[in-house]
Amino acid sequence: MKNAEIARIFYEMADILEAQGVDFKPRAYRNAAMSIETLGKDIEDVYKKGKLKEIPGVGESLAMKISEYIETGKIKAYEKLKKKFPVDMKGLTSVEGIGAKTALVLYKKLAVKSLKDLHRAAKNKKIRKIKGLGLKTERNILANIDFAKESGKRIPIGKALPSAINVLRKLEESSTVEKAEIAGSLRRMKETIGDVDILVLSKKPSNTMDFFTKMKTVKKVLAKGKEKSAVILDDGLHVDLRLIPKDSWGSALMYFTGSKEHNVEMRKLAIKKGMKLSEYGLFKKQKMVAGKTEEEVYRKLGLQFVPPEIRQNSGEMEAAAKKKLPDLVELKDIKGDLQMHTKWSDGSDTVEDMAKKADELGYEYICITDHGGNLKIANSLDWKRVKKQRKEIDKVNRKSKVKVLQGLEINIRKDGTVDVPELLMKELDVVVAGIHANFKQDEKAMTKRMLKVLENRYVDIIVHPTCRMINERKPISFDKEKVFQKAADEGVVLEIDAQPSRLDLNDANSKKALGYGCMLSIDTDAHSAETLGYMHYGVGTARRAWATKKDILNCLSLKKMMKKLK
DNA sequence: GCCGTTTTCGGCCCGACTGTTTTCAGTCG
Repeated sequence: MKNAEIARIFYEMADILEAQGVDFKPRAYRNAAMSIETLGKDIEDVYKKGKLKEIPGVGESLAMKISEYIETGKIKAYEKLKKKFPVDMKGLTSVEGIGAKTALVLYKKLAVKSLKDLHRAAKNKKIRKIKGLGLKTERNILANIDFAKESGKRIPIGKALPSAINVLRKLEESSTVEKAEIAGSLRRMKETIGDVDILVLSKKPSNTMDFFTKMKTVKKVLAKGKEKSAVILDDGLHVDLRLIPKDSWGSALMYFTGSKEHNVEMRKLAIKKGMKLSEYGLFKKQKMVAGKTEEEVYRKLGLQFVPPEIRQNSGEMEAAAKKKLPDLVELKDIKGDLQMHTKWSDGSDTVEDMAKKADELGYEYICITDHGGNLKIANSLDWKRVKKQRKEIDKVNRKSKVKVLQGLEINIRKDGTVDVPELLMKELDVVVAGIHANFKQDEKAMTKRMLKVLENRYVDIIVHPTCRMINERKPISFDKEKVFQKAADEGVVLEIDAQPSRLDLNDANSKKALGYGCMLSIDTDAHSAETLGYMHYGVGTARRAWATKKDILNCLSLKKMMKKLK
């Protein structure tokens, strides 16, 4: 797919145009780049159908440029810009404090083209001599260049959320705090987080700031002010605390929750309706008309309340205006968990432990899916041990309120066959299959492999379908269209693995799968009773994908769920 | 360069902060 390449070129053209002081075009290029990035369709197909101009933000001129790229592999206007300013814009502007304009000044005056050049220029004390820049800028550059290399690493939500909640609880216990809430991408349940934003309403601002910066878990105080403080915790998490005036609580929460793109659309809508929206409130001719709560702001703009998870400017504004937002799945809708491991294979607790915890969570059923087959993963069960385990499960079922089902997590071989005989699969309540080796097959082979396993009449659920590990392993590549369509046709359920290191399918792929009519299940893949509690991460991902409870297999009662399975 | 419940022209999100100025441009979120 050429989507990413074309988007990158447009982003870069935007930077160069902006550096030259061109008005408005940069925004147009960026808008188009973002649409293309998140298109969900192969841009070459769109081109072939002659529908480039239907992409939001793409008009006459950009459609020509896209066509040119697809036909010839390059864009003349881009080559021309690049020749004039052969600068690594993306690299240079990744340094905090350097934008397109500064990058261009540095190129013109000091021939800085790359981060390396920039580092050298700063070390040689050249920056301070440039008009418009100065000593502080030079020092900033030196300080931020190293930081730029180290940062950019976003923290997985599984680490950020518990830590942030811990801070939130402490704040709530403090006598000076009336209200505290997590905002930012964490509230939107994004899979990785840059830093955490916490908003507070305080009776005694200076005491609250003292309390915050002196918490035991604070490693370093980055800034301490009247309205905003920033710290780094022992675990490396960067947390910002902001004091919010009572009357602006809702508009501030909305502003700091983002996403940025959602906020921009909200402000545009406000203007269209003769108002103005900022973090301080919604105003009509200087007069505040809303701001205390988010609900109020959305209502005054004629919108349904938009849940944080889908504030991504990917259709939620239009749906909210038509009052047609989906009723997103909630944690309380979950009636069971269909993937987990016990001591029988590589888990750390017993069947009974899992059932007990599931009862605490209010579930109706769980399915034990220890590893099966002959692959050498983690103490896989053979037929004999499956039968022994069944006896133990029966025993637990005699006294457990939660119905315990027996399944196996089996392996999808290189050719799409599975490594467990049909007669054994037939005896199980649920069969879940996943890829555990040969991740690097090319797209064609991998697609074939997936299509083949989807035809297997005993396979109910494909677990962690893309096998990605956040920040660690890239997803396997297969043709999403073909595979999702096939899964829908065959009635095979695709999983959102709720392990915060996986979240697989991710939000975008889940949304795509739903578009093809697939059913999803949200399972924890727990290897201990405790981690059955990871369900909310999966639910967050499903919500980001606009999933309702009708889309989720394990929101069904036991009876209906079993009927849905192959 | 795009776009339209301000529709083929004239707009295009908002406010804070920083470092450089001497009233503001650039950058960021």
